[in-house]
Amino acid sequence: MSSHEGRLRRATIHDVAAEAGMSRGTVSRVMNGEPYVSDEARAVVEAAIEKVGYVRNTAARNLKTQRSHAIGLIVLEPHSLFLEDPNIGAILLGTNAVLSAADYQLVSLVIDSDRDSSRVAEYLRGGFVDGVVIISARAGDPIARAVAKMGLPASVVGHPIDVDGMAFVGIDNVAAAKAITSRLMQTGRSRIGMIASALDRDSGQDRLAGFTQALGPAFDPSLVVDFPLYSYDAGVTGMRQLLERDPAIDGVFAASDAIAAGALYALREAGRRVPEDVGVVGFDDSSWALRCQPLLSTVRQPAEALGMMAARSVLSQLEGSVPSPLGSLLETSIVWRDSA
Amino acid sequence: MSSHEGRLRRATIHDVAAEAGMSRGTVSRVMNGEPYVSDEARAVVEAAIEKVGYVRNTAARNLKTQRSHAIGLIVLEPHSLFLEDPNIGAILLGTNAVLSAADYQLVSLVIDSDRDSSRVAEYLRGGFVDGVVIISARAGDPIARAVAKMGLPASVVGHPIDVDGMAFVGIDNVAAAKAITSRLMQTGRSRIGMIASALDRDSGQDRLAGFTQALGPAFDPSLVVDFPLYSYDAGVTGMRQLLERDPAIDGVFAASDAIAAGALYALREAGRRVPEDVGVVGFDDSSWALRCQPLLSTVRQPAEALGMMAARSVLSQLEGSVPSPLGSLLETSIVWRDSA
DNA sequence: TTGTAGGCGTTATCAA
DNA sequence: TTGATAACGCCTACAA
Repeated sequence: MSSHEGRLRRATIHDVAAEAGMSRGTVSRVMNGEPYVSDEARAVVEAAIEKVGYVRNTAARNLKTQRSHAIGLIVLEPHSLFLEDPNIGAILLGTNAVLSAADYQLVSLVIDSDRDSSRVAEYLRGGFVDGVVIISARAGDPIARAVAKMGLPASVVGHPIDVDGMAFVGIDNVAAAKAITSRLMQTGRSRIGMIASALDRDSGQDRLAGFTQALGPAFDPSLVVDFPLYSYDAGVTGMRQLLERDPAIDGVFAASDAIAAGALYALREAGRRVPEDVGVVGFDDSSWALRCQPLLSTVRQPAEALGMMAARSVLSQLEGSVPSPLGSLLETSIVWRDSA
Repeated sequence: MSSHEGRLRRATIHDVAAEAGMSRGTVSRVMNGEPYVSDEARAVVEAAIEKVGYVRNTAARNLKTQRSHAIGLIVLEPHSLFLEDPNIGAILLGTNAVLSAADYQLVSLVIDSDRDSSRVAEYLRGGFVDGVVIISARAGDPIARAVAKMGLPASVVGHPIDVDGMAFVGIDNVAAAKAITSRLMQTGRSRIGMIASALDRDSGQDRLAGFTQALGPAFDPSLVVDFPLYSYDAGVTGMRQLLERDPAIDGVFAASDAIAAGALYALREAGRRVPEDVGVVGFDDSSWALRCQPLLSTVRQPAEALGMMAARSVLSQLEGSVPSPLGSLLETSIVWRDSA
């Protein structure tokens, strides 16, 4: 059985100074690696720090410097994102890698309700973070607006927000969708449909636009169905609907790999062979793509790179630079496998 | 001593007090919802707060109170976890839900390198969080040890850690594995194997132990293969090995759904029918289970509930209570579908 | 019920 | 190169 020991008092700069026989100012200078400290003094102070086990009190430092050395990663709608979105993990890793190298602490803030939303806003105002990376915000996102209003350095991963001057980094969904649809057309399909999704977000809208552009005159609105979420179920239902609308359909562009996987299921259920009878392509190159039978042809998103770019953007804004150009779009690539 | 600058400055309690014509003490009392404030004064102060747009400076408050009203969620090994583990998202949501209701801010801290590890430790010492929830730590986890050493209220999701007095909440892997193996036996199988995994973690060890116990005298060590990761690939390879060792195998317990999905693939590849020729069961009831063909029979983990319990534990430790019993194991259930 | 004032632990501005 | 000494913005005894 364990006895509960109270927390011991933390050593302060005071203690270090006393131990070293120096002033608090000198100790502070050593802690921050500032010049104008003699090698001798530095050594003595460092030994004292070690001896008393000193760690700087960040609250005090923050109060004085008005900085926190932490960057927030704001994730909205975790219910769909955290559990379904295959890219968020990679984005997070990329962001963390850059921040870590610059000695910044990444703190992820999840917004799962209105209550969360306002508390996060207060958290941000509280000076807990020096900047933020916002993932996958919608066009009218209130937290992005709040961030802009308080002048916090920020960068959005996903798409330009309708907030003045906010940096962003994303992919060109229109071009990517257009490219893979064209590739699908080249396999000789004549009736190509799309299972669209998340049309309330820019990514969803853009993928649909790219699809439409690629098809040109061959575009048939009756061959497009759409669902709110990028989910497997949407793929199953959507494919069934498409088959019903036109049994002769021979190509499908799914707005995400999860959707494509669902479509594959519905196709098998209907006795269609892939890719012989129907060609299917997805979007994301997530783990879904390799779990499918047949393996999915899809668009690869540079998710980790997106996270890294966003982090770099925030860091440079912290240095005082104004983002220019405001945003950048990273290259996607097509991964052609067996489903089309 | 008040100066009027043209530059924008954050409002302080001072400003509110001046605006309201009251003392800073009264303003503070209103901010913290303390008693002994007249309704009249409260109204005036609240109006003033609104008018000057005051938000409390958290760094100052933390410095004074030594509290942050934030709880850290420490996630280790994100490369395997964030991208593969199906439960982490749900745990996070559960934790956040409880904390949010108690007006605590959840901050997720990712540890992706040794550098991260030490920086997170410093972050924790900096008083940024009042407590932590640690996900999926291994037995000898250094961050858990560091947390214990600094006396921070903590709770581990997954398994008891070998650190004195650290609370935990998990599932009974032994009992769950035993239960689903027994269920599989009841379908009349005589040669049952297991694709084990992560034997360096308790969860992996326990699932194997449960399997062994269920089989009793029927247990055959040659029908157990194991792999380091709970991955799809492990399932494919493992199943192939099992088929080679004994072509007459007619039942398989996979240590995770991802593994089971891989096993399904290898089985199809070898021309075996599931569940007719071979019965397969998994573990987790993750999204994999519904992506398989046939749908997977598996063990459901109450992941969201785990997160909630852990959060409650930390919160009550914050109130001063000593966790007793130290840990608790939540009930799992069997979800029986088509794969066995 | 309200006001006053002394720190919390740092960093930064001066002098020395 | 080092040492004293103000703040930073808030909470909280204690006094009124």
